[in-house]
Amino acid sequence: MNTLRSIKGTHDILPEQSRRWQSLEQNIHNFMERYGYAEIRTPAFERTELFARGVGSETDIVSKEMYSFRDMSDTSVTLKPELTAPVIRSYLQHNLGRITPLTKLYYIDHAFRQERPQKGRYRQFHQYGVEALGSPHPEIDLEIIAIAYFSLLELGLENLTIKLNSIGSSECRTAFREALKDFLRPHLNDLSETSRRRFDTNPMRILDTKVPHEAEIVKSAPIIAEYLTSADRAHYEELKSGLKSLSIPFEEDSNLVRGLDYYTRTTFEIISPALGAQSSVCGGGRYDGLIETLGGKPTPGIGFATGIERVLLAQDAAGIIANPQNTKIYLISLDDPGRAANLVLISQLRNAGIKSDMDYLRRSMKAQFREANRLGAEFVIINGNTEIKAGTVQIKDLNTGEQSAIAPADLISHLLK
RNA sequence: GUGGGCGUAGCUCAGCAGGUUAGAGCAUCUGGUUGUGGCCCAGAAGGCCGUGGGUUCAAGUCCCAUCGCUCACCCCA
Repeated sequence: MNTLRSIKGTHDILPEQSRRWQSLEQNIHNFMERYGYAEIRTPAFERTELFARGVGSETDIVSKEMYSFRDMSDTSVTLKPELTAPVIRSYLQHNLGRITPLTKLYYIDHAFRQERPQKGRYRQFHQYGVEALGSPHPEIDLEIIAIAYFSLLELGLENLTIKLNSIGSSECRTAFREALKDFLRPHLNDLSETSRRRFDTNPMRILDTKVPHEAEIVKSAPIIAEYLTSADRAHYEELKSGLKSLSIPFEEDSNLVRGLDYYTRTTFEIISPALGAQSSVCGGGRYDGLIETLGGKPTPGIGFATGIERVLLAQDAAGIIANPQNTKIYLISLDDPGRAANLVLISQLRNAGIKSDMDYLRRSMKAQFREANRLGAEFVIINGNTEIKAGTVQIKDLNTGEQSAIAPADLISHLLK
C-alpha cells in the first residue's frame, strides 16, 4: 500500500469500535457522577517545564518519551505524556481550592508517549482517572482505590489484582534512600548499566529490576516499610483496614515503587491477567509534595489513571461486546417516484425519533432487503409507483413476514404505539 | 534503542522442492423469482504477491536491502 498511514502507535477508532468507546465513556461519566467527581478537561499540550518539574526529569517519561517541540515564540511545549500534572496546573491556575477544601476531579483524556508500541501500549493512548486534592487522610485513599476498583468491575473486568504499597513521606524516603544505597554499594560492580545510573539518580527504581541476578540481590535489600514513620504507618494501616471493610482484595508488594517521582505514601496498581506483558490496567498513588512543587501552597493529593485501551483488551478477553443499536425501519424504493416519496418519509420518521435508514445506491430490491437484514431492521417500508397511486405504502414485519398496506400519515403513530 | 514473527483480493488465509493465464472461504454486485429478505445455486467484479535490487532460462517462492505491521525486552496506563 502506498496510501498514507496513521503515525506509528496511533490508531483510528473505527465505527465498529467507537460504540464500545461511547458506552465505556458514558459508563465512566455516570460512575463519577455518583461519587461526586466533576469532569475537568485540560489542553492537549502544555509547557515542557510542567512535566520536567512535575513528573521529574529523571523519569523515563520525561527523559526519553515526550513529544516536545518549540512553538513560534520559541517556547518548548509537549504533548502531555501523563494527565495528573496538567490537572494540578489547572487547579492552581484557577485556584479551584477556593471553592471547597477538597477538590474532586475526573477526566477521560488522551496522552502521548514516544515508546515502542506493543500490545496494550500505544503512542497515543487514553486514560480515565481521578484526582482528589486537599485531604491527607486515609479515607480519601480508600475512596480513590474503591473508585479505581469498582469502576473496573462495573466495566466487566474480572480476576483483578490490586497491588498496594506505602513508600512513605518524604522524610522517611530520604532515610530509606540512603540505607538502600549503603546496601547496594558493595554490589555496584554486579549491577547493570541502567541500575548503576539509577544508583545516583533514583535508587528506588533499582528495586523494579527484571534482571535475574539483580532481582536476587534486591531480595535482601532494606524494605521501605521498615523506614516508615509512625504517622506513615498509621496511615497505611488505616487504609488497609478500610479496604478490608469494603471487601476490596489487595496484595502488598513492597517493590511497587512507580516510575514517577511525585508519589508519596500510598501507591497502588491494578493488574489484569488478560493483558499480556503490559498487565497493569490502572496505576495511582498519593502525591503530597506535587502541588507545592508546581508552585502551590502545600496541599495533599491522590489519584489514579486507568488505561482505556487496556480495559478494552480485558473486556475482549472476558467476551464483552457492545450491544448493537438496531435500525427500526428500512425504506425500500422500487423506482424513482418511490425513492422521492421515501426521501420525504424517512425525514418525517427520523424527526419523530425513529431510527430509520434507506438505500442511496439505487440498488436492486433484493440488495435493499439484504441491507435491511444486515442493519437488523424490524420493519421495511416498500414504496413504488403502485403504492403512490394507491395512497399507501407496504409495511413488512421482517420477523414474522407479515405485510400490509398503511397510509403514510398513519405510519409514525403505528410504529410508536 | 535491542531481539523474534509476519507482509499474497475489501477481510481471514492457501500457494506443495522456484516452472504456463496466482487460488479458497467470507464480504460485495448481478441473476435464478417481470415488485419481496435471511438459506441455497450460478455468475461477475476485485491482485505493481509491501518496495527496490540480486541469483536464475524462469522468482509470490531463493538471497540482500528497505519500509510497514506485530509481539517481547526496557518502562508503563
